[in-house]
Amino acid sequence: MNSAPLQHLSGDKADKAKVILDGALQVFTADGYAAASMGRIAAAAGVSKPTLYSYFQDKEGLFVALIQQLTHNLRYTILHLPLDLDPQEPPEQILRQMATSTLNEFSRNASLLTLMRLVIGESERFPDLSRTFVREIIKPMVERFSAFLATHACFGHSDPMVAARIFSGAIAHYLIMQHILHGDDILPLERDRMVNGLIEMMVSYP
Amino acid sequence: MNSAPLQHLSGDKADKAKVILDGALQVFTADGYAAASMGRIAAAAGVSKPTLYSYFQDKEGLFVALIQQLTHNLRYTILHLPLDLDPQEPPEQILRQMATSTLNEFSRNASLLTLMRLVIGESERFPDLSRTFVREIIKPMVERFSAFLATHACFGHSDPMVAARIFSGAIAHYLIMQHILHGDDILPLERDRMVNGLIEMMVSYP
DNA sequence: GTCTATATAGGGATAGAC
DNA sequence: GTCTATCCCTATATAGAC
Repeated sequence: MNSAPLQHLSGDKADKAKVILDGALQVFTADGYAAASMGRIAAAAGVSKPTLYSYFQDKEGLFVALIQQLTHNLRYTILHLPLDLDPQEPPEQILRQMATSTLNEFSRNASLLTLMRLVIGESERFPDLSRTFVREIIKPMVERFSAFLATHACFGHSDPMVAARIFSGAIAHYLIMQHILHGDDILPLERDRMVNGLIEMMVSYP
Repeated sequence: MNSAPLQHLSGDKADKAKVILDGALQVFTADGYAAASMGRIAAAAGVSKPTLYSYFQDKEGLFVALIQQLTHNLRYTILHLPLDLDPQEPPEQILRQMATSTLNEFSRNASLLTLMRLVIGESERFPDLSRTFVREIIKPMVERFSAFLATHACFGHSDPMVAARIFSGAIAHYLIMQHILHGDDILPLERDRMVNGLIEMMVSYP
């Protein structure tokens, strides 16, 4: 449970913890939790196994620390994503940019999709990690969409919270189908076509 | 690769294969692929390990056979689901029943959510299984929705295929958030409230 | 045909050297 | 503080008995 090194430490220690987490990311990403071995993580990080255990209590502690770090980073990325939007644009255009930015970021940064896959795949073994994911990532993202939809009358949803969940659900489902489940060839769908249809549906009275 | 017993066999053989698959379902469901052990599967099925290996080539073969069977069953369930709909109802009501039936079936039958979790979680190790899932489950489901939306002008979507993906994406995302990621307490949302918002959004000109 | 018993390998975790 | 070497356990897969 208690996997120490998130406070400030002397530079070398923090660096080595980061090196270990980078190795852990590679191996857990490729193999999943159970099939990953501490030996391969050590090799990927360029340290020995006892060093792993001096920084993290055990395999579970290392995995939890990694997922929490990825969740934290993703939260930061998501919440700071649409800062470059132009508030002068019509709301419909801003929503389009939100969808496009989100899809671009997830497609560009593979580790975000990796996190989704790991969290879903390990949701029975690590239910608290999945709850953290919902609380830190999904909830703020949906609430941001909901607030935006609620403050712009042109969307005219009687229930902006539900509209926001449909909006983010469509984006997440698209990413899972095309990129995680390798459905690109079986169920092809261009990103822009998807976004066009989504915006059209969000605007109630065109 | 070649894990034989899907053809017709003498009754006992087919029965024992089914018993083994039932045990495999329990263990793979609880532990995931890598952490599951053939010993526990044998125990859950009430047979010995060599019997497992006489019916399935190895652990991979058993897992692939299990997922393919679950996929097949789920396809059957999904495609025969809305047979009890009343074609006299207005299209909006039929769509509501489609959403409600799908949500009910997935909530009632836990093995369907289990399949989604396993397929997503093992999508890197077994990419072909995830493609099969998309081809056999997602594609026909989306195409059914799309055909329904296209043939009822009241929905008025310029791109029914995209509308169908948003529709099924919203449902899938709801199930993943509430049931797989245990987000019920963090992001509560009643089923009927979700369905109401979804139908409202699918109908273009209310 | 099915089970007991086992060969063989690999992983988690640690004791002790440097 | 980090590594080498090792302990102990569990897992996959199979040989041989019944």
